[in-house]
Order: sequence, then C-alpha cells, then structure tokens
Amino acid sequence: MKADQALFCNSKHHKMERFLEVCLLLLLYDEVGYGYGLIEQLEYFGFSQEELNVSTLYRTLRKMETESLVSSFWEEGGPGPRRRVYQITENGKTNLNQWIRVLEIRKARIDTVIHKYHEKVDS
Amino acid sequence: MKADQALFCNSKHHKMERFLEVCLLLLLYDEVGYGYGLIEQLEYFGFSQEELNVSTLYRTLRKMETESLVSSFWEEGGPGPRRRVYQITENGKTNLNQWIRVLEIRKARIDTVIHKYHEKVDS
DNA sequence: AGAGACTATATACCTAATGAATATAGATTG
DNA sequence: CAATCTATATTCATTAGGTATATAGTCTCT
Repeated sequence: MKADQALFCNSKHHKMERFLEVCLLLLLYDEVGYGYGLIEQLEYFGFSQEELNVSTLYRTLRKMETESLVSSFWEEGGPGPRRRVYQITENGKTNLNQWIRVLEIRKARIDTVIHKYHEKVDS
Repeated sequence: MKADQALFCNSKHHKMERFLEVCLLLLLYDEVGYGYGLIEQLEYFGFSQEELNVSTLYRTLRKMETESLVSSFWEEGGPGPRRRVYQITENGKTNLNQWIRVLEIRKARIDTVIHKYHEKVDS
C-alpha cells in the first residue's frame, strides 16, 4: 500500500529530515511571520542561533512557497528594511497534519531503538 | 559550547538522518551480522523491505568500516555465496552511545512539535 | 551437465538537502 | 556620511540517499 508506505520516515517522500519545514508550518499556523523574526521563534523548537543556518531558513521558506504551503507579500511601512511576510495556506495546513502523523511514527521508531539499547546495554 | 551543540539534531555532525546507521550498530551490538541477513532484522526497527534500499545498506556498512565503527571478515564454508560478516568495534559502541543521547534529544524535540500542534489545532 | 533462479556484495550515476560564504540594499545611529 | 544593523537572496561545494546495474558464486531441477 503506497499510502501506508508514505508514512514511513525513510520513504522517498517523507525523509527523516526537513524538521525545520514542519516547525515553520507550525509557527505560521495561527500568525504570519517573516524570515529573520522566525529565527527567534524557532528557539522554542530547540534551534539554537548557531545551529540554524540563515541561508537554509530563507531557502526553505522560498521552496515552501513554490510548493504552495505558504504564500508571501511585502510588508511596507514598518521600521527598518521591508520584510517578506509569510502566511500558511490551506494546503500547508493539510501538509502539516500529514507531517505530524509522520513525526508520531518517527518518534515511535526512535523509542524502539532507545528501549532496545537500554535492554541490551544496561543489563 | 561545542560539545553541547553537537547534541542538537541538526548540527553539522549529527544530522537527523543516518537512522539506519544507528539501527545497524544496535543490531551488531551483541552478535555479528552480514548485509543481506541484516535486512530482515531491520524490520524490527520499522524498515520495510520496499523502504530499505539494498545499495544504501551495503554502502552504509562499508562506510561504517572506514570509520572504524565496525570491522568485517569473509565467512567461508557456509552454504550459499560467501558472506562479509560485520562485527562492532569498541569505537562503534562508544559511537552508538552518543547516538542514543542524540536520539533522546531528537525525540524530545519531536514531542514538543507534536504537543504544540495539538495545542494549536485541537482546540 | 546446463539453464535459470537465488543469494550476496558492490559500484556508477544522479538528485535532493544542507552548509558556508558572499552579495545586495535599505534603515538607523552617531 | 560612515559604520552598523536588519533583512533577504544567491552561489558554490559537500553529503546522504535513490535508482539502476554489475559481478559472481550457489542451488535446483531436469
């Protein structure tokens, strides 16, 4: 079954990485955001300033827009340089929901490994 | 602190992927194994036959040997084509231990995302 | 014995994801 | 107006992974 297979974390379409993408969708779920400002918000999900690559962030946001997961517009008028503000799309919300199910399976798999490790080593 | 940073899942040295590598180290922890036979054992960790790429498996094992995580020898005498049998090294055991700690952090981060999702969406 | 299927390992080629570095440019501050 | 900060974007290189294919010995059946 292709649909089930897609839920496996290692499958072609749902790799284990792309965690940043999920966090961005979640941050944008109920409020808009712009690249630079999202960096701070990502700390909530464990991204440190050093860890997070600014290029990766902007590239990811642009890619997500081409995939219609988010849409963007230029925010004029505020202080400082103008910002490209992103908002989630309905498509993006659906995608996030699928991602969450992937993460749940992924978490279970990690758990299996951790338990097996302690079973083998701590005894 | 570089040591702490290395524990983050996205850091340069500990990416989120390479889950296969951890599972292989764990399988080889207390008994030797060979490529083709490990495929079946990997099902325990959620790898389906279709999902698991045979090339990836062999490539990963060879790479792990160059990194001194495992060592190998040719098993002669048994039925069928001869097998390259892998065994874990002390270095590999240390590495697995570090990986487990990475996975524990990774699991916590996934949990944060899942909880935040339900908090935002299911209410 | 020979054909075909199976077991087992390995490599070549390509794409996708990511990191590092750099480019651009307007806004702010002194 | 020079220096700095905010903000976005792109280029180049590396790595992980997928697809396809190569190689070769073993087993089974006739």
